[in-house]
Amino acid sequence: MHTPPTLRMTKQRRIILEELCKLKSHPTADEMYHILRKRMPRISLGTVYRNLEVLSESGIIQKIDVGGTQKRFDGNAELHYHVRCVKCNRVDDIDVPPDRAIEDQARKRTEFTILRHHTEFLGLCPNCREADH
Amino acid sequence: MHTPPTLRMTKQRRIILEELCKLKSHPTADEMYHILRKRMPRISLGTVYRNLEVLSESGIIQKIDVGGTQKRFDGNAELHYHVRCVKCNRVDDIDVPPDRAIEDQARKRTEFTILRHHTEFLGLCPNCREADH
DNA sequence: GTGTCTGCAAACCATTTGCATCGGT
DNA sequence: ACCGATGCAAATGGTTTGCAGACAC
Repeated sequence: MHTPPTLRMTKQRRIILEELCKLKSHPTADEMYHILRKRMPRISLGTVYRNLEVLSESGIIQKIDVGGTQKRFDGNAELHYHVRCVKCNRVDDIDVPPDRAIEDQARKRTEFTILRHHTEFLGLCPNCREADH
Repeated sequence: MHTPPTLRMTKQRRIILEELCKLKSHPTADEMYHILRKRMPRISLGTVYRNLEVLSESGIIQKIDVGGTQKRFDGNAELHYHVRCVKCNRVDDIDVPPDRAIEDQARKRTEFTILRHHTEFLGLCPNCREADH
């Protein structure tokens, strides 16, 4: 049997959470790292990765595990959808009401045990639409 | 002004397309590479990546650019949804009718120019549900 | 013949990990 | 004091790229 390890509220963990929740954007781990270094110059990138992982596993934040090469993080753990710019990879929230019922539809059509779903819209952000071709 | 380069139907490109369309699964580039080497022992991983990229850009196949560390490819370029196992990353098609109308909803709620969307269900595949914990 | 494509190997880059030390509880 | 967390640096692993020769058109 396994008791999950107790989470300690270290200074790093607290500040990572604080700074992420302050943002409306959906930063990558590296973007978080640069923001955090302003307050904690000695924080390491490894610590940022480890904490974003742990915090998202405990459901306190959300790992946006959709398209793009870098994962992004969201201080809002509620189910909601995102738009991503296919050019610059900017990710915004989009106020389309999430369809919980679609998970029941899915359960009828697969042998998998469905846990959750996410939807990502793809498009061009205003900036990239301007700076066009 | 730019003329896009003419696509040449090389032996490698043809066979990559052939083998991918044969499959019902959604292989990673590396899985494709191993399959292809049975027919073309000298094909390189770089060629596989380059062709899967080019073919998906021309809309002949689909790059499944959702969660997970490795990208996957789908010989079926039509819009359809997928389920992914959170444990083993197996990806199956799921027969939930795609909701085209949701893109219009999205257009009303964002400044982005919406091009497309995708939805991924997450869950446990039958194998991983058995072999539990 | 021209310009794209290939195989190969090295480069890249996001993320993970080993380890000695630090610090929360 | 115990054991999880940190900083640092090295390792990993998927993907991309530079280049010289090969091949489709």
